Amino acid sequence: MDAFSQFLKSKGYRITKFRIAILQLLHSSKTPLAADEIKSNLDKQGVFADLVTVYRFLNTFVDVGLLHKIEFGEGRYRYELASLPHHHHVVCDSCGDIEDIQIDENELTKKLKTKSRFKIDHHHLEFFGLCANCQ
Amino acid sequence: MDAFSQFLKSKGYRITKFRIAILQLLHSSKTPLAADEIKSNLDKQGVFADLVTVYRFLNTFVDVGLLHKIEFGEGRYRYELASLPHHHHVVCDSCGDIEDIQIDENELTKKLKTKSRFKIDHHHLEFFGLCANCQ
DNA sequence: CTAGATGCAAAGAGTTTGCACGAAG
DNA sequence: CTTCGTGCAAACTCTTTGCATCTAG
Repeated sequence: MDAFSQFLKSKGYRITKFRIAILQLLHSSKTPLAADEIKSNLDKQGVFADLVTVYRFLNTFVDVGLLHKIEFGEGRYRYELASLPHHHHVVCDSCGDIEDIQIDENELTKKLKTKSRFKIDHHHLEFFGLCANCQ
Repeated sequence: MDAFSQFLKSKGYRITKFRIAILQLLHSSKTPLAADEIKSNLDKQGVFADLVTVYRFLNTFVDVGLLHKIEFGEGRYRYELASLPHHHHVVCDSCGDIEDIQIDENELTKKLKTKSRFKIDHHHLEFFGLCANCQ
């Protein structure tokens, strides 16, 4: 049994072809994917899941912490595996290309504690600009 | 003539009661506002603008750089005056309260240049956690 | 078998567009 | 009076919900 099946089983979720396919897709994608992108990608593989099924999958697994739901000001959400090491994204304003980026944020969060009475739990940080090709 | 009227005039935009009212509202609000919040706030003042008019205002003035369009993962956008000093937001996960926060990001952006071949133009950074009351 | 997963249709929320009327300059 | 702004209706996109059917365990 592969890792995704094991994961589903260990969490008490049923193993279905759609779930395996979506998990594999997210695992192999180098960028976060939107719901409709997931659906059309599965379609190409001959795996025809309803868009609603994709959304239900995404919501369920965001809730249990397997996925991260992110947004880049596009008016829709994108999803990626939460198991990826903590990172942020750089989005090209021209072609939409997305790259991962890792940053040491210790200093940032340290400063925060002194500046706000909020108890900070998490943050959203995305960068926008032009990729190497579009410059 | 007040500052908002002067601004509109200087940019070649017509001065209308809705535009003045929305600009004043955004100016006096300590948090970014969503379109429907702007509408209902104007309603309370007895200024009855169509929601479409609010959206058209917002899009127009985001495009010319007077407003910033921001999002907190709510599935809708919020708007604030771009003339505010550069800052970020801390959002309470419990009550939704929003506070401004200012951070020195020089180090962050310096590091970025060495890490990515993107030419970074701007970024989105928001913090989430619990406010003093909700902790 | 039986609870959980899926498909289909429909509904919701937020936002945009078309077009005719109204008002600012 | 002419152009830009606005209202109303309708459309559009993304996402969620209800309910009947299907299937993994």
